[in-house]
Amino acid sequence: MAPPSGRTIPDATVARLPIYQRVLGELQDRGAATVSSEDLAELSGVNAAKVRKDLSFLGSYGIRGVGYEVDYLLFQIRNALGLTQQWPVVIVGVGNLGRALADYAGFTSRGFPVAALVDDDPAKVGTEHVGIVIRALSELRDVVRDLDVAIGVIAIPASGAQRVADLLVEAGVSSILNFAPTVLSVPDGVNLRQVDLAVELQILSFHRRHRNRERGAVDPAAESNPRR
Amino acid sequence: MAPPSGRTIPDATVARLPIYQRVLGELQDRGAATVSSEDLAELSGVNAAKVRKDLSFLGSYGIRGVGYEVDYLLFQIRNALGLTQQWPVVIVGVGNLGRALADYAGFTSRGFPVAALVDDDPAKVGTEHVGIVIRALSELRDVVRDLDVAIGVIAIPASGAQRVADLLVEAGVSSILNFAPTVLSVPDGVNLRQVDLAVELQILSFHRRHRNRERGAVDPAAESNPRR
DNA sequence: GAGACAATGTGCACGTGTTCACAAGGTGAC
DNA sequence: GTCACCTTGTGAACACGTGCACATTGTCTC
Repeated sequence: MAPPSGRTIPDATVARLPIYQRVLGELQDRGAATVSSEDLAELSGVNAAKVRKDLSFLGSYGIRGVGYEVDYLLFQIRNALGLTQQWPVVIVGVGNLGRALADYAGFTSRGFPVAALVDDDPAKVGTEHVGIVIRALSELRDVVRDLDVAIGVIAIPASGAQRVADLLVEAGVSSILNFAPTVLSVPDGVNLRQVDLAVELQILSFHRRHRNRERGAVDPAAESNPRR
Repeated sequence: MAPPSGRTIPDATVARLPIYQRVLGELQDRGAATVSSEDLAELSGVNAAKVRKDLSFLGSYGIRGVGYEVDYLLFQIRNALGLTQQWPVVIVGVGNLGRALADYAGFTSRGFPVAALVDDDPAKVGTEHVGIVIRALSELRDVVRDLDVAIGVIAIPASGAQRVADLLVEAGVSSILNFAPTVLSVPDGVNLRQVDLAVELQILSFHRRHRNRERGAVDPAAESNPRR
């Protein structure tokens, strides 16, 4: 019987599936044959009921009284995430962040090989990084076509990000991961995700402040800015 | 009158405040005196009603019929986020990612100066990166105390992440930003945020697959894995 | 083959987040 | 001073996400 392939999987669940996948991979390496929702929850840092509900969106792949078969569940999650094939990635911007991303083993090991590096600095074009020749931004279209690139990663300063996004879309890339701290607009049908490293720190800062306040600490940032 | 300093600000709002802050900063640089919720929404990539509701949690800082004063609103957001002071950061792990983060201008410019770099590789300890001497992991406690470090950033492989997290907590750091792809456990009172770069790509992969499916494309990853 | 046991799958209630629509309130022209 | 106009702030309805509690259904022992 074909799997139900859960018609619609909630966004919140989709965001957790990669975590389960990673944990299941570790369990598989350790030789575990099955895992209960409780153990999987513990290892993933979530609630057991949530794990069961999440997995139920993929189909009924558990065995009551036993748990989930690690191999089978892993396959189903990979399938749901579309990770049964590799998705070559192009990284635009070979600065510090671009290089770090290119070197990051986690991309390749999870099915996202870095197929190409692109930069608009003539001094960098033609040089190699981790065995990949850096191409010019003007060659983007050819790079995407020839290497069958599916995903573009933007790792340049904010000022040039929209232009690069436009070029990526024009070149045929339909998924973009943007590290530049700016809001991008892309046409319908193009999938965009945003990672802003400083935002994370700012959220931490908020919680730190709030925690202190709860404990009755004196607020060092008192109102002192006149209005007008 | 003292600002109400919104008793409780929803998490979803907190996550958007840094975006508003960034956009308002750009408006300020451009010399804008006021901004309407509609314009701010457009620039931030969100809905205007959401902007107004978000800002209302901070207090009533808008002027009906006019909009929000850029300077004043910016101050209030910074205040709410606890960004009226600097929060020195220590980066643990001076590999590619650690270096990229250390070089990232966005950290310092938004109030999170990189005060220290730490690594456990003896070959790196004592060398400099962007003018900061790399210290040994064993010196972490001193580094945190002497430089008044508030936030620890973990930029090492998953295998050592929990140990480093423990060391950071022990050293007195109460906020941790973890880039290692693993679930960390920290005591109550310690704030932890997780950024997994590969997870973002996997979410993109899901949406790509789902989009194709909607359009009636044939699923290349058909059921072919026998159960057992 | 029957019964004890174990863990899934899910109905339900609750909390959080989003969006609409509009009253309230401020501005500026005349 | 009055009036037309503009934009905020928010009540209310709806959508989404979470977690409990338990019936269901499978396994394993004897």
